[in-house]
Amino acid sequence: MAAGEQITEDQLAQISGVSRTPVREAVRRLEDELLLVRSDTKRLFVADWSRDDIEEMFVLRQMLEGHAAERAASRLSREQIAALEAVNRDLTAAVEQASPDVARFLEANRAFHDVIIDAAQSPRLAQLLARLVEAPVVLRTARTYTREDLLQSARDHDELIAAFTARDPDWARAVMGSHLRRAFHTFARAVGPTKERDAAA
Amino acid sequence: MAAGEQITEDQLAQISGVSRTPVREAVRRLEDELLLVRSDTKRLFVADWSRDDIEEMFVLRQMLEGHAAERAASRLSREQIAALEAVNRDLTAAVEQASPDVARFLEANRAFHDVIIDAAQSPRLAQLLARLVEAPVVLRTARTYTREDLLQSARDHDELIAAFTARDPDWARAVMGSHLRRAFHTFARAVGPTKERDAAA
DNA sequence: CGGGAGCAATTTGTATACAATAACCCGTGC
DNA sequence: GCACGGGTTATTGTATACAAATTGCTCCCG
Repeated sequence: MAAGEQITEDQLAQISGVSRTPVREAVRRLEDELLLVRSDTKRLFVADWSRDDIEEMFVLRQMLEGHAAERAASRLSREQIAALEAVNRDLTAAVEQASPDVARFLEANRAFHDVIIDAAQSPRLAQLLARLVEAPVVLRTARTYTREDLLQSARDHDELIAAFTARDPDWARAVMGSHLRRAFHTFARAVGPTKERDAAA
Repeated sequence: MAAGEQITEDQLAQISGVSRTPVREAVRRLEDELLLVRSDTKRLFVADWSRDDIEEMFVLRQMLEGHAAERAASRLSREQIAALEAVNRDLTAAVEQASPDVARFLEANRAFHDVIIDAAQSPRLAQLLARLVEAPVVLRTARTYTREDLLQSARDHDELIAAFTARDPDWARAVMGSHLRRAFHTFARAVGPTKERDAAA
């Protein structure tokens, strides 16, 4: 639905075919994720994310996920590193095809990052990142990826695995940082110059 | 209530004198803050924070609030800096008395940090920090402060103001970092050695 | 023609009742 | 004596009804 549009709990309830009670809980989550915002007096609107909003999200994610990579470097088990390798093989296969399978890429990508966050062994960090990495935003970002962007992601993951294998926290953090920062610039390039607000629906 | 104890929504509703509907929303927030946790199958328990849990909270807070201070350094208005000075004068007064007024210290301290977070102009950052800085934990931490600890906090704030006045982001971040890291060690000293779990009620 | 008071309609907040699911107790068979 | 079901109780999840609050419209008055 359109950014900035007002929406009522009742409408969402009818759309989803459930009563307002569970809708209210879902709305609370979407408010936490800043996908819905409440007007001055409790009325509900769909959020309008500017380019700057998305950059800020990437900056925070870089900070937190970099920290996760740093912690994971000294905590990942051999099995977890093997899992990362397996997942990234799948991700690479999804991308190396003539026409990349973006859905499969996204699923593998999420799995990859989940292993790292899990290995960081910090429930609070995991929780903050869950709030930050919103599916709709990631999805829109991924749509703007070219095949070369996707391949570069796969290579970043390979280097992350190398950093983990070497048990080098600084290396891991640095790779994660450039990985995410590049993702932001890929997105920014697609969205266009800084001044314009993002009007995607 | 005791850590680890089971609690039901019904009990909380009776205690607060409202129905389960608003209680459920409040419980959701407390779950977000990890003050309540759900068992494997949705049953509700009051969380049991270990010393490591609290350290992790401080580490994350240091990272995020350091970032906030860095951004604030180049964004704070003259009025906001003046507000920080006023708030810290009040904080200092509350602490310099023979018997420090801890409640007043806490309120001034919160106001001080709120100005900085507000000046950072990042709604997402503000939201993450709100989830992180839990009143009960801060309260328990503050109880362990000696008069000298409180005075050191006031001096930290003074140095932060100096960093802001100089418009030096790196300085601001560094001061904020040591400010929060010291707070953690003050807490850790009071709680005791690392190995023990925190059993406060 | 403009401004404001008051009423109607919309929207969110809360209470209550009921449905679904999980834990617990107890007896039975081996 | 112990594992396994069956049924009862406890607890969470959802629907519905109603209360409170906010908006916006309308109509009256200057």
